[in-house]
Amino acid sequence: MTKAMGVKSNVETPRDDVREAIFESAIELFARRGYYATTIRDIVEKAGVTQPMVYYYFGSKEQLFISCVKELFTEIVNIYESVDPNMNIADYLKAFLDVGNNIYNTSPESILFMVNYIHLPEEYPKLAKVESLAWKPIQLLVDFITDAKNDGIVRKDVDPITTAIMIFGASTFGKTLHFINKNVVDFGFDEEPEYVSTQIRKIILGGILNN
Amino acid sequence: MTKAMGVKSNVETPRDDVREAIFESAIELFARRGYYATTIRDIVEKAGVTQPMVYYYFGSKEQLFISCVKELFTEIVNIYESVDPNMNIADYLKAFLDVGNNIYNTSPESILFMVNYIHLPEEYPKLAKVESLAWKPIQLLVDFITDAKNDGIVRKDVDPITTAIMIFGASTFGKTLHFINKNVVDFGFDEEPEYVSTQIRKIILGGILNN
Amino acid sequence: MTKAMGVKSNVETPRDDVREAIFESAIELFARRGYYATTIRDIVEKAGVTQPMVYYYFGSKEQLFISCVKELFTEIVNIYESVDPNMNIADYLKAFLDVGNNIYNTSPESILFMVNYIHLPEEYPKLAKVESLAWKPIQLLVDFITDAKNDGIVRKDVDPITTAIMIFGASTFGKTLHFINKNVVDFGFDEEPEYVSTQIRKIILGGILNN
Amino acid sequence: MTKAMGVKSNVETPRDDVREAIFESAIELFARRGYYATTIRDIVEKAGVTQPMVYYYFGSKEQLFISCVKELFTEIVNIYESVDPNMNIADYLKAFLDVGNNIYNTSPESILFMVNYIHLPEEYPKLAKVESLAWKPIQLLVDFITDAKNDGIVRKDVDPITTAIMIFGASTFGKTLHFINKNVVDFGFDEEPEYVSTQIRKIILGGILNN
DNA sequence: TATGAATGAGCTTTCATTCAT
DNA sequence: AATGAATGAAAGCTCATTCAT
Repeated sequence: MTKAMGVKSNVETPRDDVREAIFESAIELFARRGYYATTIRDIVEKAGVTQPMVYYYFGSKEQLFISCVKELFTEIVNIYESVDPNMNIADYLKAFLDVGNNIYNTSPESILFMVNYIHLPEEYPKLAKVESLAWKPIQLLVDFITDAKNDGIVRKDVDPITTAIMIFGASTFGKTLHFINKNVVDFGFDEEPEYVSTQIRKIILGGILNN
Repeated sequence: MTKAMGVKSNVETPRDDVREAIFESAIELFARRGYYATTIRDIVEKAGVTQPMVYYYFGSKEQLFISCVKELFTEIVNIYESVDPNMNIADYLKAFLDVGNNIYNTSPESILFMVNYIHLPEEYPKLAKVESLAWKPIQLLVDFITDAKNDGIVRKDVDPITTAIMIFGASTFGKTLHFINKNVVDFGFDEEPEYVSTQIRKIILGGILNN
Repeated sequence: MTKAMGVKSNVETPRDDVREAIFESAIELFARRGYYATTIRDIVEKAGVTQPMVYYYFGSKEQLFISCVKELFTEIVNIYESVDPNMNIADYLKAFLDVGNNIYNTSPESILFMVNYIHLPEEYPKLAKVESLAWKPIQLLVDFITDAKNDGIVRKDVDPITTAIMIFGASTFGKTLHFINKNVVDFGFDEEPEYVSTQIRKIILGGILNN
Repeated sequence: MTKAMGVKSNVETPRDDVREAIFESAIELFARRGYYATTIRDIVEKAGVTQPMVYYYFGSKEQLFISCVKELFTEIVNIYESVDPNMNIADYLKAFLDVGNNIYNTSPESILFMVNYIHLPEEYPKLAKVESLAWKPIQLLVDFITDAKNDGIVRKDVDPITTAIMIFGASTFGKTLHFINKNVVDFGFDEEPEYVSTQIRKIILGGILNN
C-alpha cells in the first residue's frame, strides 16, 4: 500500500530503499496469500533484496507482519479520520463509504489484508497490539450514529453498533466479492463497489431515520 | 461441525470411525487456524489416528480441505434451503437469520471456517469447486427479495443483490466480532448475535419496504 | 562408544539400525568437535541417514546430545562400578586406572567426550541431568580412600577428595595429552597411558599410605 | 583477564580502547562458552563497539581467538616463569601452586579458557601456534623435578613428566570443579583451591622424595 | 485397514564477513 | 578509525507425503 495508496509522503532518503521494498512486497503478499503461505523468500525475491535484510530491518517474519498491519491500519484510520463529521448524515455516509471505495480502488490488497486479518481468530494474540486501530473506523461510525440518534435524527430504537457493523460489514464484504469475482472465479457477482455503496446508503438511511 | 450440528446424516458403518475422526478434527483446526497453519500432524493427533490414514481416506491435505469445505457448505446450504420461502418477508428474514445464529451457536467454527475461507483470495482455485455452494445462501436471499420486489412489497429502486449482501455480510461479520470479543481479545463488542439479527431485520425492512 | 567399547549388548532388532547409527556418529563427532561445531548434517552424513530421522528418534539436537552424554556416562559408570572394592589399595588403584586405560584404548572419544563435556561450564544446565553420573567414578574413589583411611591404611591427614581428584584428574589429563600428541600436534609428550598409570599409583601410594 | 589480572603491562595509547575492549570481552566469552558458542555479535555487544572493528583490529574471529590464546598464555607463562627455581622443592611447589591459585582468584576465566582450550582436540591446528606456550608451565615443573631427581632429592624411579602432569592436572581439575560447583551446579564439591593445593603438595612430596 | 519408519524439499533464522562511505 | 548496511552460506528444524509390512 503506502505508495500505492497515493500517500507517497515525500522523497525518501535513499538508505530506506531496502526497508521500503521489503515492506511493500510483504504487504502485497501477506494480503493475497495470508501469513503462513507467504515465505520470507517470496518477499525478498519480490523486493529484490537478500534474506538477512528482513531480519536486519524487522527482526523476524512475525514482526514484519505486525509492522505491516500497524502501518496499514494506521494509514487507513488516518484516512477515515479525515472525514469531517460536521455533515448531515447522508453526506457523512457517502463520504465514509467513498473513502473505503477509494482505498479499494488504489490498493485492493489493503482491504483484503484488513478483512483477512480480522478473520483469522487463532492469530489474534497478534491482533491485541492493533486492537484499537482495527476497531477505529467502525467506532467512528458508531459515534456519528450515536450523535445523530441523540439529535433525534436517527430513531430511538436503532442500535448504533449494529448499524455501523451493517454498513462496514456490507461494504467490505461487497468489495471482497467484487475482488474474487474479478480476479479469481466468476460468481456472477459483478456489481461495482460504488453502486453497492449507493444502495447501502439508501437502505440504511431508509431504515434508521426518523419519519 | 457435522455431528456437532446434529445433522449426522445417516448411521455410519463403524469402520468409518477413523475417517470421521479425521474429518471433524480437520474442520475445527482449519476453521480456527486456517489452511496453512494447520498441519497433518495436528489433525491426526487431535483425531487420535496415524498420519497415513489421512492419505488413505482423503488422498492429500488439499483434498481433505476440499472435502471439509464441500461437506460443510453442503450441510449449511441444506439448512438454509429448508427455510420455507412461503412466508411474508419479515418472517422469512427472521427465519433466515435464525438459521445462521443456530449454526453459530452449535458450532462457531462452521461460520469462521466459511468466512475465513471466503477471505483467502489466493486460495480460490480451490473455491471454484464449491463455487455454487458458497454462493447459494446469498442466492436464496437474492431470489426471495427479487420476488418480493416483483410483488411490489420491496421498493423498485432497491437492488436485491446489495440487500442480500448487506444482510448476509452484516450477520456473519457480527458473529465474527462476537467470537473474537468472546474468545480472543476484548473489543468492547459483546452484542449477542440474536440481538444483532433483530436490529438487522428492523433496519433492512425499514429501508427496503414500500411505504 | 557403545559398540566400540565392546559392550555390544546383543543382536539388535533391525529397526533400531538408524537410531543406532545416528547415536554412534553423534558421540564420535560431539567428542571430537564439541557440541556447537558438530552439525546435524555432519551427523546424518556420517550415519548415512536423512536429517528428519534425528528429530524422529531424538527430538532435537540438544536432546540427542543429552542422550549421548547419559548413555556414555552410564556405560562408563557401569564399568567403574564393576571394579571389586574388596582388594587392597594397591590392587584397587591398579584396577581403577586400568579401567580408564581400557576405555581409552577401545574408544578414545569416550574419554575426550567426557572431559570435554566437563569443561564447558556455560553448557552446564544440561549437566544437571547427569550430575550424579559424571561425579560417580570420582565418588567411588573417594569412598574407597575414605574406607582405607578409617582402616588406618591411609594417613589421617590425607584428604580423600583431593586424592581422588589427583588420581582421576592426572589420569585423564595424561590421556588427553597423549591423544593430542598422537593425533594433532607433537608436544613431545608420548608417554603411554599405562606407564603414566603405573607412576601415578606409585606416587600416590607413597604419598598417602601410613609408614 | 589482562587488566583483571592486574598485569596491565603498560600505559596504552587511548586509541587502543576499542581493541582492548574487544579483547577483554572476547576472552571472557570464549572462556565461558567456548569458541563456537561465542559469536562476534556477543563480543562486540559486550564491548560496546561495532562488528567491523573486530576485522579491522584482528582480521577474523579465528585470529581474534588465537590472539586471546597467545596473550593469555604469554601472561600466564610470564607469571609462572617469575617463580624463582632456586628454592627447595617444598617451597617451589608451594610457589608454583600459589601462582595458579592467584590467577584463578583474580580471573577464573583465564584458567577455564586454558583448560577448555586444551581439551578441544579438533581445534588443535590452532594450538600448533601456541604449542610451546601451552606446554611451558608444565615444562618448568618437569625441569625442576628433573633437577631435583639429579640432585638425589627425588627418587630415581620417579618420572618427572608424570609427576608434573599430576601436579598440574590435579590443580587445574580441582579449580574447574570448584568453579562448576560454585557457579553452575552443586556437586557437593566445595573445597577451596588453597586447601587442595596444600594436600597436593603433601601427597606429591610424600610420594616422590627420597626417604 | 493400519502403521512405524523414512524422505525430499523447504522453512525461518543466524553466522562470519565485507563493502561503501 | 569507524560505521550502517549488506551478503553467501549454512544452521536447526518441520512439512506433506510415501514406503514396506
